[in-house]
Amino acid sequence: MSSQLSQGSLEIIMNGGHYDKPIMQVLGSKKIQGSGANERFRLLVSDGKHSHSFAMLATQLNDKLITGELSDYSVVQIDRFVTSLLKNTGKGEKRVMIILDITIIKPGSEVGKKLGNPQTWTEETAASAPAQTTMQPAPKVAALPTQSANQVTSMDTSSLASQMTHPIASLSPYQNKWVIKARVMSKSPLRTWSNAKGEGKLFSMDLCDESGEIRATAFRNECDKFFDMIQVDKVYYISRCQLKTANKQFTSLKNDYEMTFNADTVVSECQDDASSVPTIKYDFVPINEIADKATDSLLDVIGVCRAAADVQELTARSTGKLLKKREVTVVDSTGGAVSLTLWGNEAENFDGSTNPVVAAKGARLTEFNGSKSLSCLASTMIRLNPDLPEAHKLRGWYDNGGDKMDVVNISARTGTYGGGSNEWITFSEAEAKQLGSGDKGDYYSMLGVLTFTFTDNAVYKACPQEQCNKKLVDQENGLFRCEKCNREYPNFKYRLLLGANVSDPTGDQRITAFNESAEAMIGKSSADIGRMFEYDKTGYTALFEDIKFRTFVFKFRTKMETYSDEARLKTIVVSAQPVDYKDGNARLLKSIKAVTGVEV
DNA sequence: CCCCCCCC
Repeated sequence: MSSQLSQGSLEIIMNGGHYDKPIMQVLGSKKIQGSGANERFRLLVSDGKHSHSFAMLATQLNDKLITGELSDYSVVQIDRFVTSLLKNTGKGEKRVMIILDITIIKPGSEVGKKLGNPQTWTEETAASAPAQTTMQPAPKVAALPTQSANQVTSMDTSSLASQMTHPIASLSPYQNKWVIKARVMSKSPLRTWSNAKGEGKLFSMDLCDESGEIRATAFRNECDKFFDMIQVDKVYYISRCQLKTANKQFTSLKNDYEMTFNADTVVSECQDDASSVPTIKYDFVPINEIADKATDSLLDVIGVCRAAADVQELTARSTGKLLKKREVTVVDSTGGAVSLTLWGNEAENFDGSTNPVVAAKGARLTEFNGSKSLSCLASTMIRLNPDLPEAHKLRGWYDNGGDKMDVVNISARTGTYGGGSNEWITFSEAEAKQLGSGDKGDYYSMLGVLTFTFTDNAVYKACPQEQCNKKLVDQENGLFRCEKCNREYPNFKYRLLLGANVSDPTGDQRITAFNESAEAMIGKSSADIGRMFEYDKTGYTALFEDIKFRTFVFKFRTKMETYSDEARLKTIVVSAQPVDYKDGNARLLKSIKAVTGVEV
């Protein structure tokens, strides 16, 4: 019975030797860390002669355990593995085996029992064998079979390359003597920061090898030292970094840790054959499953670009920065479609005319008024027509009728949730939907009447800087001071900030209209209104009397805010347009029909 | 030590 197992292979492997594709039995598994996509499992395996529990499953194989495919008593062939000697474990050195590829020869349900009578393999068992160290000189390594790509086989003069490397999956903060051989999947631009704690610069890179992936960040001095050297797609030997727990909010990489370069960090480019180090690792989510994922999570997705909108320019509300975006709709053979938003240069340079396959790693799932879409972050990797099996499959599918498939677009904005669509709702409906209670604020459109305007401070002298609209302090000496820019100006620009009440048949709402929307409502430029405020008070007052009781199609952004312990809705006019009564009547007829069921 | 990543 136990003869089908590779008896004695465990002993060889645990002593640092190699055994080609050993056949073992799984006797148990245990989760040792993490959760969700980042959990890691330890296996108890037996070769019929010995058993040991220092085998770890590379995270990309987790599914086999979770789905039950890799059940206890399964007989498996370990197609690919690496071993790593852990130090500082409290009990001296300990070798772990990381399983990279596995074939299930016989499922546990068919085997149903432990094969043979394996004895627990201990470090004492190992003591009888020649001692192995973590840092093996090249000749010794070269003497081993080269099944594992993580072993350097050539006689390299570089001191780093002459050592045995460690799989990324084995790195942890509890162990600092390691060298990894990793490919750079992506590299961020150099960025500076400045906050209460200080300022500095940094860049980060995402690294991978056969066993896993990890993010590394370099700060300040290390930026100067390594930024130019690190190039995407190249393979490097890296050692001596600090390891710390990764914040999952900012990375989709499957690793519980991330690395920080420090003064001791050594990086050298791998000059020999690195073709076995993978280029990039994806965990693609089928498009029809994206909507089930948590908002704000980072996902990998691949699809064919079915449509690409034009580049849109907009100004970021929070920073005043000018932004460029392009929405690309991607589809896959699941019949799902999702919008992927590209930013900046990526948005400008994108060409969707040839319907390229788009692969994104680490795109953020965002929700806007009930529909979900993906948005690229600075750390998102986008590749067009990548040389991946999934991409070739999609190409074939799309070019052979897939383009004509009916799709469900999870980013479609019509219908579902009154607010975000073009649908008009009432104040009482907005209240019933509790619009404004979320973190991000909600948008809705409605037909409303302007019933009152607060005219006293509707116009103010604002900072003349392009993106700064801060109210200036009159220094009474011909100069105006901007507290935000921290400087004085001889000039200013007029801007509007109009408080008003809007009513509809169901209620009323205090609203605020900033410059552009207030100009649209009044029908005059802020410069003209400012001049009237200074030199023609009667005309100024008349402007606001004129617009009182006028009806507009308003688009509002509303959000609950707290002022001195009191929560109230802050509702801002995104746009105010005159009513197109033909459209208004069509909407009215439609809602009459919806309410009464009568064709009108 | 960053962690901002935008808009409808």
